[in-house]
Amino acid sequence: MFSAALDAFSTNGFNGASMREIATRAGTSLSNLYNYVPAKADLLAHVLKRANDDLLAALRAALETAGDPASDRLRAVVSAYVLWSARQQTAGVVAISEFRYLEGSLREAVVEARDRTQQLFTDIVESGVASGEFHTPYPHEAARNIVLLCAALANWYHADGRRTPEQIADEQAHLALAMVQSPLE
Amino acid sequence: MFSAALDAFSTNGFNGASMREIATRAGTSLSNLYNYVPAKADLLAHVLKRANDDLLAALRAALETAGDPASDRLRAVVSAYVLWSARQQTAGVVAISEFRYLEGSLREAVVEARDRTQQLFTDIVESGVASGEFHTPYPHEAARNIVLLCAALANWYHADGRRTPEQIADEQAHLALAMVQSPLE
Amino acid sequence: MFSAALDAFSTNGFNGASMREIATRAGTSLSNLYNYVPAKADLLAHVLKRANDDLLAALRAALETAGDPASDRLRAVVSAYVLWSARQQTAGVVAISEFRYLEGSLREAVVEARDRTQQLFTDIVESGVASGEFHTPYPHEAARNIVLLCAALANWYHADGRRTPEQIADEQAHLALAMVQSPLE
Amino acid sequence: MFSAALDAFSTNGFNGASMREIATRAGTSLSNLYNYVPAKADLLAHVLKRANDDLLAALRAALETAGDPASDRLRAVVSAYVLWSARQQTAGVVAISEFRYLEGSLREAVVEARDRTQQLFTDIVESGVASGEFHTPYPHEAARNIVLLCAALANWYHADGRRTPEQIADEQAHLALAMVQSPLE
DNA sequence: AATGAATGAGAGTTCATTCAT
DNA sequence: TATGAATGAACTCTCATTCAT
Repeated sequence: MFSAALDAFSTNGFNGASMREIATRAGTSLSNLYNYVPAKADLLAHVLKRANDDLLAALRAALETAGDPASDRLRAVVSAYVLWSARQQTAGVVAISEFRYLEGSLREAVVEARDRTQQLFTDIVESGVASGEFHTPYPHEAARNIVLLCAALANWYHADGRRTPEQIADEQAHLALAMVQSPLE
Repeated sequence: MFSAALDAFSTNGFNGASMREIATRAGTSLSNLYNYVPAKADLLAHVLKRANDDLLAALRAALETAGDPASDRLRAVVSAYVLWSARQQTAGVVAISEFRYLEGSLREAVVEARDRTQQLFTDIVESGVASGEFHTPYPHEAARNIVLLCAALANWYHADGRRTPEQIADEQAHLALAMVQSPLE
Repeated sequence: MFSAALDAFSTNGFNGASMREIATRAGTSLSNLYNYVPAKADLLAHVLKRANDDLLAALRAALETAGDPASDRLRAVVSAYVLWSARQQTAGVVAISEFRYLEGSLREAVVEARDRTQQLFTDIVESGVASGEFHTPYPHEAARNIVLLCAALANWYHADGRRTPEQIADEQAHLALAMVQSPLE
Repeated sequence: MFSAALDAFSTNGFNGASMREIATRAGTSLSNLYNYVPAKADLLAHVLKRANDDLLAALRAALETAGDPASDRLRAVVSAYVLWSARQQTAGVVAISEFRYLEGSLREAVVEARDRTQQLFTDIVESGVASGEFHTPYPHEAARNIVLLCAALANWYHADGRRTPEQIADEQAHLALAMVQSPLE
């Protein structure tokens, strides 16, 4: 049911998707949808919250197995984010494009999850600068750029492209390290 | 009338904006809108086409006064794009988010304009690599990333922020040069 | 609901009748109408299909109790058609005037029903000619004329006229027999 | 301009044809239409009046060259009407189907013209009965039937059919004479 | 947990008509 | 005579949501 909503939102956008369409995709009746969710906006909120939590979990898991150096950690989270964007592409697309239609308290919960994700990258970049690994004069901006690029991948990635998600992850990790001015062999 | 549509689309999205709202913003009646535009989709197409053309013109103008080195040219187009995104923020937002709702032949015209913009960046990065100025092993991917970051600025820039558009332009130019692995003093 | 549509179509024509009007006549709301019928065109199709099927059933029933001679059978179907046109006048009017607004596959179903009705008359007239009862040199044309006249009755009949439907049926049967050149006492 | 209206009405019906469409067909602008005609209804009235007058003139002309016997006169007017229906088919179609949308004083003028046409046929049939040429017991009904059949021709005639209008005229004249029970060789 | 019927608001679009020029 | 801009009402149809069962 939530995945039906996710698909519908990713295809037609929040305003372009109808509750009827979502119900049909979910294989149930329109009215039954309202036994699970009080309103359309809650569907979006749930979907976005879940996507962000899932992403955050993936990033944290990647960090746990990463080495100490900031470059290792940055490589790990970038890779993890890229792979997540490729595998959860519809969720990624919706997270990017439909967040703006969230309102009220539902919005705040999602904002918080996003902020935590952003903070995770910022921390890594700043610690790298502090330790002398990275030499960028703009750690905060670089971190934001890196997150934006990882997220944007959901918009342009095609599963049938000629590069695997793993290759793309390597490329993006390299480009991220370049952006923070980490020495590259 | 087109600026009314632009505002409406940027505020509520293509599907969230109504022709009635656009007409009101434009200071005319709903039915009179249809004396100028055959359908809502054409409003979007016109607005997107104009934004892309305007951006492309700004980029080309910046290139004309730039020096020969690829780093100078990259700095010039990144700066120009960032400034455009800050100044034409609503157009930038709509260009990013609502492009997906374009269909048919209207879509193709906009796709072409976007491709030309992208090509402009790709050409610079590749020439920089060829001349030995840039050392990135991923010129194509770096160019895409740079364009994405310039465009994304429209989504997060706040006019009342503590940094001026010019400062942001300098930062982003620096980060772009770092990403293509250009020597930075 | 279908009878509401029938009334509306007969009064104002297909294009002149509005879905709102039909909903009001049916005692429900405009939007609820669309829970039963996907589009206005389907209302017309349903109404026409039903009218034609009903008519065809009446004609066949009349044939079953008719004697063997072609003149008896022709008299029977003309009578039955005339009575049907008088009693189902609104259906008759709509069947004549609004058929032209049917499109696509819905149209074909109705065309088929009409063809069957026509064929029924043609068969009788041709068999009468073959058996020597009728002497018209134009059986096919005569049969079409007869059907047209029976149908047209819905357009001019007035319930408060001075002749009963049964009298009119007798007259029209007589005139039909005259047209096919059957001996009249 | 009136012929543009005629075409539009015959194709889409009175309610289905728009003033814009009529203007376009006439090769002028929508607003200029209103320099010639005060309202859409007047377009219909004019077109119908003209068609009926034209038909009536054709029938009277046919009568002038016809012989004295009622059968000759009936043959003449039926032929003339059939030929008119075939040649002025669109006018004939509109005269049949769209008359119902006429209202008010415009309607009366057209009703009068139609009545005169009907009367012309009734007079002939009744005189034939009086003179002993026709033996129908239902002269009035026969006359109405004949007029209906002549008019209906506009609905089913196809110019590319295998019979010429003249042949059809002969057939219909024969069938009309049969209906009024005139001796046929 | 599930359904079909119902609703009022609103969507995009077209209508016949008018007005200023 | 001719135009393009303008208008308010109406169009078909869809919306998110509710209710009775």
